[in-house]
Amino acid sequence: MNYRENRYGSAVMPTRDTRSGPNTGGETRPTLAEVARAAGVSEITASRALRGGVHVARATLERVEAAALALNYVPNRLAGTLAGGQSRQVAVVLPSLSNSVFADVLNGLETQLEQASHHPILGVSNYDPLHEERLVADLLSWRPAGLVIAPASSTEGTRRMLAGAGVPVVEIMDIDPAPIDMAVGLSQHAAGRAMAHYLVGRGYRRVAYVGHDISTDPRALTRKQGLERGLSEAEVTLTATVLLPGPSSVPLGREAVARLLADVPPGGLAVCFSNDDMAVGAMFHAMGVALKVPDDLALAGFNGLAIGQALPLPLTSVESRRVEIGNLAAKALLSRLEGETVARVQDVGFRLIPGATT
Amino acid sequence: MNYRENRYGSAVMPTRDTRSGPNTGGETRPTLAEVARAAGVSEITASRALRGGVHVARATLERVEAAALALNYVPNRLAGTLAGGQSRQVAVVLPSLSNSVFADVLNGLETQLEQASHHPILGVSNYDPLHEERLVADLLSWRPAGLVIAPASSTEGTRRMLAGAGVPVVEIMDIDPAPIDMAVGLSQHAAGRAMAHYLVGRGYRRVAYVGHDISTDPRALTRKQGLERGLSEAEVTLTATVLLPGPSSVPLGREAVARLLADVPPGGLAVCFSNDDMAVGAMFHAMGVALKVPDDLALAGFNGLAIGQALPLPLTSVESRRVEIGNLAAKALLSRLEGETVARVQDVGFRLIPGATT
DNA sequence: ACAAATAATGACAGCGCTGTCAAAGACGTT
DNA sequence: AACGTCTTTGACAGCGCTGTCATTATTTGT
Repeated sequence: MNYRENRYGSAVMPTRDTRSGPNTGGETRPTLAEVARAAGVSEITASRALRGGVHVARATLERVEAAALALNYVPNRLAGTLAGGQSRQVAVVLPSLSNSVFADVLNGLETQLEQASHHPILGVSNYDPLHEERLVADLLSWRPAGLVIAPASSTEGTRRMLAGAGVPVVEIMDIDPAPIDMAVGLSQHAAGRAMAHYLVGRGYRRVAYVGHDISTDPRALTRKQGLERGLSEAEVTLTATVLLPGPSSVPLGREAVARLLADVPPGGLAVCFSNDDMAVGAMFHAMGVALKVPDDLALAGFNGLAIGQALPLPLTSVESRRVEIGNLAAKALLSRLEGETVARVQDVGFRLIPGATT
Repeated sequence: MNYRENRYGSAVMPTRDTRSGPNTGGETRPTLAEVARAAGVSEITASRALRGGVHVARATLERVEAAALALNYVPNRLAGTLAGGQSRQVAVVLPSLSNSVFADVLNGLETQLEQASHHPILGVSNYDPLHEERLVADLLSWRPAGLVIAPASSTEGTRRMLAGAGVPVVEIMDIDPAPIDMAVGLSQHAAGRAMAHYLVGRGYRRVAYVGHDISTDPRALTRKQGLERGLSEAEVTLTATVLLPGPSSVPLGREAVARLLADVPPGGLAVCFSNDDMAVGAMFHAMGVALKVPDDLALAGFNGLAIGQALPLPLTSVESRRVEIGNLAAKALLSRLEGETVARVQDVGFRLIPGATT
């Protein structure tokens, strides 16, 4: 069933058009000079007054503020930054937004940045290294105060740009590779390995891996390697691997596990997923075909998403502190801008969540 | 179980510190003037060459490009914009990022903007009107080429700023209120009403509403009003309403429905949720207490999220075209910047998904 | 071959703001 | 009363780039 405005009616005409809407007009915004004139002071005094009022007499300050208010003055930060101020914009490059993981990170970043009146300029690379490179170049041309990036297997060119950016750079999510400048995250390898140890400890000897297209997601790949490493330490090897193209999602997990089970018999099988949403999809599939979890099929996710924990059977997973990564990355950046000393690598750690699905 | 880097080891020392990292150095970036000098042309010719090369001889163009490459030149768009160019930054104000709905919208926005080499500067209001007002002022001070906002019951001040911004403004998600400039979205009221009609058509006469804190979310409120309106047209009134503080989420829905059922007996009861994730939580609760859906308890969500459709029983919901809203909003903005005529209100419509939960 | 058009280049000023340095006034001290 | 100190204000230049207009080289038409 499809509905449009005109079927279900409302107070608004759907398709009027506008060329000279209210916001196409050419009225020019007031400048600092006009505020200064209105307040009867010099431009620079007005500037100082509006920036916290250091070295400005109380009376003057009030006069300038009143003038600014009356004229509806909005400072032009382009000019301000160009003239010598700190930028107060932070470039943020993420590989994806369809995974709630990065929405969480962005959320954490934005929250902290905003407290310092900074704002993220966003770029999404879709896990494409060349795209990422172009993005970094583009964003850097705005001369941001710093840059935060969750790298998508970056090119040499990207790394060179970041190293020469002249501003603080925070690489987030994984702390295994040596950072260009700073890194905030967790050891993805260790997380994968921890899961392996846990599963082995629970007695599983048949373990399969199911993931979205891992070739472009370096962190998912590292986790898988950690998993295999951990398994190999108990002389277990992966029984099977299923990789499906496209970003991780509930339906994808559902489909992937169906394919897996076409080849591999359940019964004491544990399946590790690249992300919790995939695992939830698998759980739904199991419900659909009346497979008992965990007896017939054990499931383990990654990221500790809310949805996994809200399942009737809480999902075994590894909690990654995504919002905290965003928070810490922003704080690290801001601290460096204040000239403070900041740890080069910050490990937020992770937590293995022993759910009821294993 | 908690793991840190040092427990599970890796190649990186956790806490080295850095003050004069690679990116604190004071090396100054090359300017256009230096590129011009290196290429043996005037500044303005270099400028033209690097911007598409109109009115520049082929040979000159190549020389300038080579020089720029050699010097690792990154243009300074602050200066460029200040000197008269279009900004190529678009302010984006969203009420939340913890709801995947806005991550989707942002995704759509970013995709389209990027195709035109534009970038979003992001602000998140957390549904706080005063916060939103400050954000709009802050973002406008970057002189963006335009602004996209999913309003959080905006203040008069916010509306004034938007109306006087001097750039295109797109209000997204709801098209019921009269737009300041342009609007892209759907009629939230009609969506709620459509759901009411559907439920009535399915024979339900006892309908409850379960939502997150709706007082700050104007669109959820409008949907609820639409629902009530639609029900009233069949002389049905809401049996009960449960509102829980905090953003919508799976666990919250689970808890909310538990509370509802403490007061209201199931059996032919249909529950409408403010969002699909809430409804999924309710579904999980029902599984936990062995309530049969839809016989004992019918569930209807909103937004048509992937998770709802991946449930063993697909969730009845209303599909909102979030990514498309983002896409269209960006396109509308960009078209206006090209001087084209754009529909003042664009209705992306919605689709009622008749699932198996009703 | 010469005027007229076109293509290619450059000089200049200025976008709106802030850092630096200098000056002027207010105040207290000996 | 002369001096130093602190507070408050301003003049000036310049951040790096682009729009405008002017100038010079190159082509075309007849």
